[in-house]
Amino acid sequence: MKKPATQAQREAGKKMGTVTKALSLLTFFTQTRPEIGLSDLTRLSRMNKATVYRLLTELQAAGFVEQAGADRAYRLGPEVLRLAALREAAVPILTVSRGVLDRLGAATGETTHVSLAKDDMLNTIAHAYSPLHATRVAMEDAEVISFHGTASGMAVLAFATPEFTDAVLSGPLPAHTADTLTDPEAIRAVLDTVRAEGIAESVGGFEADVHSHAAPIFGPDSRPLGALAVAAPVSRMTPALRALIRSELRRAALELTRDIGGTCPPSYPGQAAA
Amino acid sequence: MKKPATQAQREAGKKMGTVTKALSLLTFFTQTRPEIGLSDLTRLSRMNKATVYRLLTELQAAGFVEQAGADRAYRLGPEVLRLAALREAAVPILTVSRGVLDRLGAATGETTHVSLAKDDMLNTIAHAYSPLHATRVAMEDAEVISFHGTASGMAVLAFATPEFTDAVLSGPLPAHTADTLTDPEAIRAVLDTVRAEGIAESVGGFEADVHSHAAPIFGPDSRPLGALAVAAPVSRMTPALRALIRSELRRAALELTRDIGGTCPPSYPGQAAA
DNA sequence: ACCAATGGTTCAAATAATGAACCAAATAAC
DNA sequence: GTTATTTGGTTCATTATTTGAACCATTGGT
Repeated sequence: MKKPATQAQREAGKKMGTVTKALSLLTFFTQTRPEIGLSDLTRLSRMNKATVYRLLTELQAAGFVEQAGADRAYRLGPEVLRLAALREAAVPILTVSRGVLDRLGAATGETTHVSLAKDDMLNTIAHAYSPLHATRVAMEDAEVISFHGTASGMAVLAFATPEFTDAVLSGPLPAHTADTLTDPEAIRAVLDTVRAEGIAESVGGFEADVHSHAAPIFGPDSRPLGALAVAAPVSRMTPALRALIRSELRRAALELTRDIGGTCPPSYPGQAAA
Repeated sequence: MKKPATQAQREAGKKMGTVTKALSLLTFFTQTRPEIGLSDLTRLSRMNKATVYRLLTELQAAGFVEQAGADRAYRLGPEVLRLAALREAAVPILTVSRGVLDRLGAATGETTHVSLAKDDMLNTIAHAYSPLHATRVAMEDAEVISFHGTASGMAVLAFATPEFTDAVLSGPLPAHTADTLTDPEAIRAVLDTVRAEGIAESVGGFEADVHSHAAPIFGPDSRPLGALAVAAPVSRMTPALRALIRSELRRAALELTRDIGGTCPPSYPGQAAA
């Protein structure tokens, strides 16, 4: 009787309320697709056009989306800025992150970034470049990256609940590059190492020529919220730089966790000593 | 038939869609009330507790709110940061504003801020201090200010549609200080001046001892989105500083409007000459 | 002039939202 | 230390909202 409706619904296999449907529309906006027309959004969401239109109208009235002048395509609205500012006032992740990123970037001379876990992906919310080198790993905020193919993702997975890790590893694991790990068992083996060291490392797993280190950051409930990472060109990596990055990254991640009011779990390396 | 929304509508007893109801819950979070319990939100929203609970659950699933660890109070969630980063990628108001604010602050030596119009209020989304003086006007992001009592608000009202101006002026006009203008006709007279000069000025109208200047910033449709403002202590204001502020502010506001892809309306002073 | 898009609208049918009453647990009051 | 109140959370029959096929009016391409 009931058709498989929206994408999220089919993925989750559950029913979704009207509010969830409306909010799920917002997830179709990405960096590469910042504006979406009614028909496109209808196709993307697999919902009825009238439904999408009504939901968009409500989202628009609330300022979550607005219509770009030229065509009548929709894009995210100014209200999200207001809420983000408010969220920052309550939990200053962005503000704190920027300071930590700048210092970590200065100490290592490489590109740094913070990403937060959301569903089955990570979102980069802030980044910083070091002026030290002319060549650097380029980043964008709001970039979406996978769990299995990145150091940040592995750092989170290593300290996530087993159920979550299982869910991620049982899903599709696309290879971003020739060096991406795609075998669940191989990934689990790496996660054991990450758990032991507290830092994840990835050489060319997401982007070729990028050597990444990442450490998890934890929330008040000791669960990993996301990760702090340093991305360096493979060509520049040396044992000395690697040691520097690992030491600075470990320190910076602990600082970030602390400053946002989080606590590391007992299993995190170095906690017992504290 | 258009469908305006939010608090005003609920108070008026009209119908609002489920999505609007859910999103309206988010409006109860403020700087001074960053966390709200279920019962409190039920009272604030005047909705049924079960309804509020279900809406919150959906908002939580989408990451728009989360529950603080201690009590089970709700606060804004990390998803708003992601959306804000995306919005910034599409319309870089914050990024551009910060640059403009810094330069304007450096040029004038005073506190600068950008506020966006939302319903019947303005929201400060970014601010910058100048290190020049030890005494300065303090600001917070996400601060909410009124239209009628502030230079920023007057700057927007002066170039808003007559209907919008009428709506604001027919609403309650509380006096923030002894110097707040509360008479609609007096306000309209001031708006005429603002329209002629392109800059609004307020001495102690919102906070005593603060002398504010503000210029509107316009969107792609030539409608005012908000305002760029300079706030100086009354005690420091001199004719020379006033002239400096007005000239720098005018330049900075035009720059901001341009950089976010907006266009000034023909009625804006100085447009004909261009 | 046509065709195929687009954004937007309508209305009966089907579904999802609602709200009073109800828990259990935590505070507050006595 | 017992009682009364308030909290977050849950249930389920009633109700009102959402839904979706079909329908416009424009726009742009050929």
